[in-house]
Amino acid sequence: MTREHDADRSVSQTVKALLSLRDLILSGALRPGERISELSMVERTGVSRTPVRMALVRLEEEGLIEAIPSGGFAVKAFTEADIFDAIEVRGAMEGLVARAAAERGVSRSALAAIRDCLAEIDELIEPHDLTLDHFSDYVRLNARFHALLHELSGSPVMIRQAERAGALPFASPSGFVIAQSSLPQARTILVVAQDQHRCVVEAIESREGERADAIMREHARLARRNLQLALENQSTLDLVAGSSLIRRGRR
Amino acid sequence: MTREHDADRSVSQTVKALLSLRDLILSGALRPGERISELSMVERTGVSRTPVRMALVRLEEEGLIEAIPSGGFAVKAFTEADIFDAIEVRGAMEGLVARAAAERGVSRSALAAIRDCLAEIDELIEPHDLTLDHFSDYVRLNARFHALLHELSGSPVMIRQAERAGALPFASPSGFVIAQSSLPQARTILVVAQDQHRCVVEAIESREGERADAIMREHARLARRNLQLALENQSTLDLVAGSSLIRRGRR
DNA sequence: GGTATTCTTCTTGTATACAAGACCATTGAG
DNA sequence: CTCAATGGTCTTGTATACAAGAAGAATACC
Repeated sequence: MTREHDADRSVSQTVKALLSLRDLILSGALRPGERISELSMVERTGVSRTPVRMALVRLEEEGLIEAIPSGGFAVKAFTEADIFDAIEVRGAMEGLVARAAAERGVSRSALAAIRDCLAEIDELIEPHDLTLDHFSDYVRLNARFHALLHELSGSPVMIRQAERAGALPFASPSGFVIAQSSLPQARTILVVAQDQHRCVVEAIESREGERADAIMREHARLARRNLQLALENQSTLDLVAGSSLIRRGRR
Repeated sequence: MTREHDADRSVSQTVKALLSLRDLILSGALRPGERISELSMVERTGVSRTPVRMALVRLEEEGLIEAIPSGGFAVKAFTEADIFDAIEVRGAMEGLVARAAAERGVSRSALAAIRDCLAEIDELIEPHDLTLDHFSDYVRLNARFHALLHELSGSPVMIRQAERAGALPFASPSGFVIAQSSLPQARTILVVAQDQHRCVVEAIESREGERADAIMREHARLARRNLQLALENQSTLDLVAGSSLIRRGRR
């Protein structure tokens, strides 16, 4: 493989292109609805057209971009309704995952792992004067918690589908993380969410499938309400992950 | 674009490759676990490596094949547990879709369309001496019913996710279609399923979200039971759509 | 002056060339 | 006879060349 101007030579060109493009879209460098020219992506990513094209196909499957009838791709534009629906989908999937974990039982080691994660989150949100750094750490830990939850199901099919349900960045738990500067009650939100995290783990441990399911659905409803709040506070919108994709107002 | 030995010149090479490969996998021409050589696919499909590669990437996202660490792709092998899980995922997604349709309300035209579909199925399964042809027609109509149901939700995000949930061929409604030669009660199964179809439409019409959700979950449980039956009857296995992908017995 | 048309340019879809790594077999040594 | 090393072949990942189509601009015609 030809490697000339290659910063990180351990990763394939396709992966590099995929990461670059995803970042360009999520960061808002490419506006929703904007057509993605392959050549310009070649310039921006430093890889050739072939891997760029691969990445585009993957991103289309992922749902971040869509094929244009006349050829090529454009950044998908999501409405607020789309975001809320994505959260609901995620809620349904995570409810199913939690139920499966509860009904089928989980290994001691998997349970220990997710309990560790719970403890880490507890520790993180314990102080009352949270900074923006705390929040970005929380996003990471929260994502880990949800990934571990998916794995508790023990079903590759469910894990895959649950992860796909979170493909829309808004559906991800980070969707409801709002900077405390705008919303002083942000920590409270995190505390409530963490409560639900704890409850679902307990429900799984005591084999209460129905309850585990209900908790995760409620968890999604919480995320929905919080995102709604953020969207109403125009000023905080930019702090919501992936907000660059939301086409608001008209249309 | 270079078009020499092109039978159907209206369709792009990539689509042709995608359809060919999917068919090769689902028909069992490529065994589960088997490595897919790009060159051999070039021979079999008559298109060049580039579109073949595109199709491979798409099929990987779709979940029918998986990347090999050392490079290339292999046909994914599914266990029976995978299939059952896929059906459960589909049940959860269709429950959500039905609930959304009920809670949000549907247009008169959409309702008319799905009622038409219901009527067509009624007509098809009315005679008591169903042949194999009836069954394959049923598979088509049934798929249409489920697609129409998804659309009733009115949510592009949910539609997309629901369709993706059926990516595994076993999760599809056709999964429980069993030839009447082996299972004389096959028609009964279809009648029961159709009853559920009718009930969910009624529930949606009368805005009973909870009930619509429950019906679709039960519908999935029915599919699960029927597939179980088919799997127990070794002889009928070959008649289950996509059965070539199921790795049974050992492992 | 406005509209239709043609020409140019750009962009994508496809094919192919090339190089790096993987797999396999053969061969040589212990 | 067994095991390891080495060579060759095959396969994939990447880059690039080429042709068909689309978008846009300039021009000619009404």
